[in-house]
Amino acid sequence: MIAKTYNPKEIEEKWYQYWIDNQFFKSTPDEREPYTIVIPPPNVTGVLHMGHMLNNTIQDVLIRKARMEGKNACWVPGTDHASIATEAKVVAMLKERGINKHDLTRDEFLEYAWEWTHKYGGIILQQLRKLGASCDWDRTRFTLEPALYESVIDTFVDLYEKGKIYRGVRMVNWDPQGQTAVSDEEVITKEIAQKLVYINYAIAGQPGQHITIATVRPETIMADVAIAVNPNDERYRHLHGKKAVIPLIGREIPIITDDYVTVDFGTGGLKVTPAHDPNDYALGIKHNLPVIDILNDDGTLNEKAEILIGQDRFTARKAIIKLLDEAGHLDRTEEYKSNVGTSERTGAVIEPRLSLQWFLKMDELAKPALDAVMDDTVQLVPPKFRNMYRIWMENVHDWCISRQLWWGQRIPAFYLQDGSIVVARNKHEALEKVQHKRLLFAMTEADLTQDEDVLDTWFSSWLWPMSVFKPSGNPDDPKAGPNDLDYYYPTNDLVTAPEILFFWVARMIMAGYEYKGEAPFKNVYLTGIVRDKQGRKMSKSLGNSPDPLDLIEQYGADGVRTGMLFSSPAGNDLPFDEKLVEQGRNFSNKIWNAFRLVKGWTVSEQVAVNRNQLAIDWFESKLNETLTQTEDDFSKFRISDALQAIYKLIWSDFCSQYLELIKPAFTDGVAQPIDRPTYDATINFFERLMCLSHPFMPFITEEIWQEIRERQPGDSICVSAFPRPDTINTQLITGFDVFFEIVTNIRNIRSTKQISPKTVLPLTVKTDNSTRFGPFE
RNA sequence: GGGAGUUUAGCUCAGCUGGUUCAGAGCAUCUGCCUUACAAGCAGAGGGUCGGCGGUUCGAACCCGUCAACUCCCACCA
Repeated sequence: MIAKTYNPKEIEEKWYQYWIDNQFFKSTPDEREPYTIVIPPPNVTGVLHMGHMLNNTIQDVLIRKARMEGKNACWVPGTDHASIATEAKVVAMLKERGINKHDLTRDEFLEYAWEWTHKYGGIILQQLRKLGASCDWDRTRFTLEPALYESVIDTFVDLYEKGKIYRGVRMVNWDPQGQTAVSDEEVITKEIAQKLVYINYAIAGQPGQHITIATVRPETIMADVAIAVNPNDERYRHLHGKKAVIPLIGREIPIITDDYVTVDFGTGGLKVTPAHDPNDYALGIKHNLPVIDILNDDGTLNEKAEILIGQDRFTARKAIIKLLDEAGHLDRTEEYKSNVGTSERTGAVIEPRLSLQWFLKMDELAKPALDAVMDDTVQLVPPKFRNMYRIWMENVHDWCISRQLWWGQRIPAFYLQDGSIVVARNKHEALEKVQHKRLLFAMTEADLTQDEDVLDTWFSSWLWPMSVFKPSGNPDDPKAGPNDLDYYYPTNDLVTAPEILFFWVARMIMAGYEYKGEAPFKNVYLTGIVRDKQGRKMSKSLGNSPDPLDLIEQYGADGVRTGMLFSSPAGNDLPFDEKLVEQGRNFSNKIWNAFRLVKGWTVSEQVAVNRNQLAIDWFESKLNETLTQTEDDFSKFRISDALQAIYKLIWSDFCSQYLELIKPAFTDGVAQPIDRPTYDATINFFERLMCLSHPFMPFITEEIWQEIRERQPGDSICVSAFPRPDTINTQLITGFDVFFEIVTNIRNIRSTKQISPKTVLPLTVKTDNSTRFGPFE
């Protein structure tokens, strides 16, 4: 018996448990064609936000539809260890407990990190179940679990042996807060108002003379090694070959000439500080200048600065302006807006810094990944992202893959006491290599020291579509079978945010070609960013994001899902409004009530109302029309359009028109029975409509599908057949359009309250070209 | 500074290769209804020089040029 009022909460828990119990989401290789999606793994310590909701709803729609189409649908869930983000959280947690990270050993720290991971990890996956996500949960993977850790190490060793990984001193983006290097892609440039400080440098041996230099970083003057001017700049010609004196510390530095210096910017003079600026570093190499690094890892000044030692770089900046002023070296300051790099993870201002890091050569890896997208082997949806992708891939830089953190895969490089490097899967293999290749048989494992750094998180994520199909090595928890990679790879569709197109998508394609010879997926559906009504990105710090679980509580998972999809074409931002979710809930309610109506009818075997046949034929065509439409929409990933078509079909065509036409009348307060053929046809329509809607609204459609006919235990709409389009009688459809219009006109002309289409029936139909309907026989 | 995209009803967006779905949908608004499935609803109605200007064409929301506004990406100018 169906409840009078629609209560999503009751049916959600019931059916999700039922699906799990019956293992409908489970997938193992068989004869069927696979349809595979790997989840973009959320951060293990993350909490569900609106972006996840949109993203995972789309994936669930795709996977549920494929499952109903008889494909072997496999949606692999999992989480990412997110090294810098998680480590930052653990450090903060330790701080609260009064523990300083640096007082811990690596192993002690990792113990805390794992404790944290076990406590909070997987919360987000639990939340996805509330949304109805039909993942194969037995396959849940974690980027730092042993099998995946191993893949990462193997990949590192392999790429090293291929000569694609090297170690070198480079300018890297240093995050003084996270105290690690970050890749170029993790740096976000922000426009920040700064002070452009004009400083007078005295000329050595030329009393009274000086050269004025403009800089936004006066605290780095102690690291200056030269002053550069343009060789053609007449103003400074007399200074060529002279020396300038750094204010406050009095060190003499040469004045050099280089075309790089712009004559008409600032004063035309440039302080050269190789340790703290990438351009200056290049200039320093060109002119064979020394490097003086005055900063510590945490962004404070070190003893090489000679003054202001121990002060933070920003405190020192303020202090030095005062000191310069007092010493008479300050010419003036100007307000100035400039772009400053900040860390994506910690928000700290990035310090360009010279350091020894591991790099991956990208040029050869990028080539096939670029081609794949350009020739549509991998299709980006929408295609507008292709251009962006191309430009990035053509200008790709080597990837800094080492991070000065503990939470992550530790770089499998081992150092001998003489400083030479051996790369091997573990210490044991490293020793073997040393002994056999270098004939150093006296060497023991104790003589080898492993690199302290870990690998960039993306260096594990880029293997995700392959590594999730690797057996776990644990017989009690197999997760994947030995043939799974061959069966499921390449996957079909990837659904993710455009922000990580380069971080992740491009690199997965690279890894795919490098290790499997083909791309890891065929289509990449790029979702938009969920924004609030004012167009701001939803974020925790702004506090403008509703809690998705509250929304589900209030409107039901089906309502939230449809609400999110109502207005989110691929690649377009989704301006989120709770009204959309309300509309989704109202839609569920409408379906619920329509079902109550139909279920309330009594069926008469005797009475046959022939005119209903016309309505049946009409709706059959209407249904097929929409099925054709949605099929096309799905093939183009126009998920939103498909949903809207279904919404209209159910609300307007089925409820407002069809049901009103065939609805039995009341006589003397008693409902008339409905004839058997009409009833059967209606039940059949309803069932097909539920199947069509199921990918979008899994819970309510299951509830109704179970009630609409006798079902056996273990039956479920989620494994029933997705409706296929059949022939459309366009004549009938246009005829009915005319008919409905006539009915409306009659209503308007008579301004009568109660003229329903039903009251103007029966209608006549001529099947020739002059089809006519309505009361005008 | 370089590049890409967007601009259609109050809002969010469709509108395919120029012409019989070319000016559309949903929401919102307004009017009338608590009518025996549903007020989380029903029945209607109003709303747009398709960003501006110019061009191509028999014909332009659609193609071309140009200007404007907004968004995003990339970039080392101190």
